[in-house]
Amino acid sequence: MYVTLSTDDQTGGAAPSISRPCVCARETQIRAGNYLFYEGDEVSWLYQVTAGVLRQTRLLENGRRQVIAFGYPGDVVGFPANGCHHTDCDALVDTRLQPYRKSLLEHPEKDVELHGELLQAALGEISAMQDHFMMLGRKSASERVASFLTVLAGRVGRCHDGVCKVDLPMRRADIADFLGLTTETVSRTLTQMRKSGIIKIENIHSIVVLKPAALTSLSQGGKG
Amino acid sequence: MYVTLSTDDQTGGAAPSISRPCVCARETQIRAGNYLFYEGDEVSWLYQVTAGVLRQTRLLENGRRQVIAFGYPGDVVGFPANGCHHTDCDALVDTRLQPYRKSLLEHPEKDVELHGELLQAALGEISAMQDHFMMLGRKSASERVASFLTVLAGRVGRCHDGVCKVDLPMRRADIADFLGLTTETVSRTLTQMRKSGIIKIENIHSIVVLKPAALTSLSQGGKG
DNA sequence: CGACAATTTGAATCAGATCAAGGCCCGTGG
DNA sequence: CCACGGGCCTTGATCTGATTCAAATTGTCG
Repeated sequence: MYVTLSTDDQTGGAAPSISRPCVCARETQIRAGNYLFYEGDEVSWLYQVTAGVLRQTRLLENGRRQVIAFGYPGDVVGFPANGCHHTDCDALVDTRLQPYRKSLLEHPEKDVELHGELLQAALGEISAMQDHFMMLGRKSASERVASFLTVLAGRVGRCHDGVCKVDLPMRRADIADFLGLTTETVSRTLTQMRKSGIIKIENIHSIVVLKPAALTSLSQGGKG
Repeated sequence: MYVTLSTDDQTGGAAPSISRPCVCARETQIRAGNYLFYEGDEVSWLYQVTAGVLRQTRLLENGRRQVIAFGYPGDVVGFPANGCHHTDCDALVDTRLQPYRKSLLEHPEKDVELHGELLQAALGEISAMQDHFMMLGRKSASERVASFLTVLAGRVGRCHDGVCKVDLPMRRADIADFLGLTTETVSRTLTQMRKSGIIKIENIHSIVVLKPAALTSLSQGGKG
């Protein structure tokens, strides 16, 4: 999951699910805190998340970290480059995964339809990442946090009566490393949104969006 | 071209060229300043740059702009998402392009080999963009500019006697919008590098890297 | 309950943005 | 050939949003 807020994308943000499970492998599971793969590992499988949340990270020598993406249901992780994984990937909560052999990507003739769906997932990833550049390069802290919550609410929010409950299984530091901020700034920004009545912080890992429109406005540079 | 400085990537940075020209279309040309496609256009072709430089940009409502990538020889531009282009793309200088039909991507059976090469280009793009995230999210201004020059020197620098001449066909504002900075900051950073003897600014569109090692060190957080 | 980790809050600092000139380059036209 | 004009680019001064450093607080789990 990247923070993409294309104004023309009114699909609600749900990632399309690949229609047909791979014939080769049964759905698998990974426990919270365990790693699915590490940077440098040879790629043998791609995975589509069916339930739970993954975290993909990349480390710089000096300890600086970037959370590249979170993997929510519908997302595909593990696209290879030079045959290798380029991020670490672990599970934030217990997560279920549908594996697809890498060879499906490389040998289209084996299953043209599934190959096409994986390819579409890769192309969608490119587009989403382009949007995310805009955020990292050009948005303020409150715009970033608001964008993040908006996208999350659209993807996995439980909405009724005009409010929208969103779980945040990741730590504040993960959000910060995803948005290019510090934990303190993320925390302050959330506090400010709470004080202005846009969100309610039920507990550290669960917030409620009270004013979705105000949040969207904030995410696009409005005063809130 | 993204700013990717994987420590383990010692290929020198040259993007691999797709081996075989498409049977369907002859190499084409676009003049400096002209647009190859616009955001929202339906994708009919992908293009591999064979000479020249492209610029891919994305605009936010309020005028903020992000340069998504520059297209240097070897790079492939135009990957579709939902059938559409998601950036504007124009030429910074006269540029030659090898077009590939979009259908090559979608119908692997038409030419398995070319399809595979386009797919590899897409996967490489994902990996390169992940590296670029690190830069936009976690690097300082001087690290960004140094990284940019280092990558450019590796890709298209004319090196001899330990120095490396690099053309900068884009304006300072393009570099700024690519790196998530302002033109003033880019300019100041270059001036500082000049004063510390790391680069020479021959003219606005041409710099010489006098101390490549120092530049690399700067790009990774060294004091320079 | 107690201890440690994560989060929040506060104060001070700083990197980069913003605002404002000034200089350079280059094409145009007298 | 040179004066003029308009983009860029550079430089300077100031401002500010976010980071940094430092507690205080809350939450978690044995």
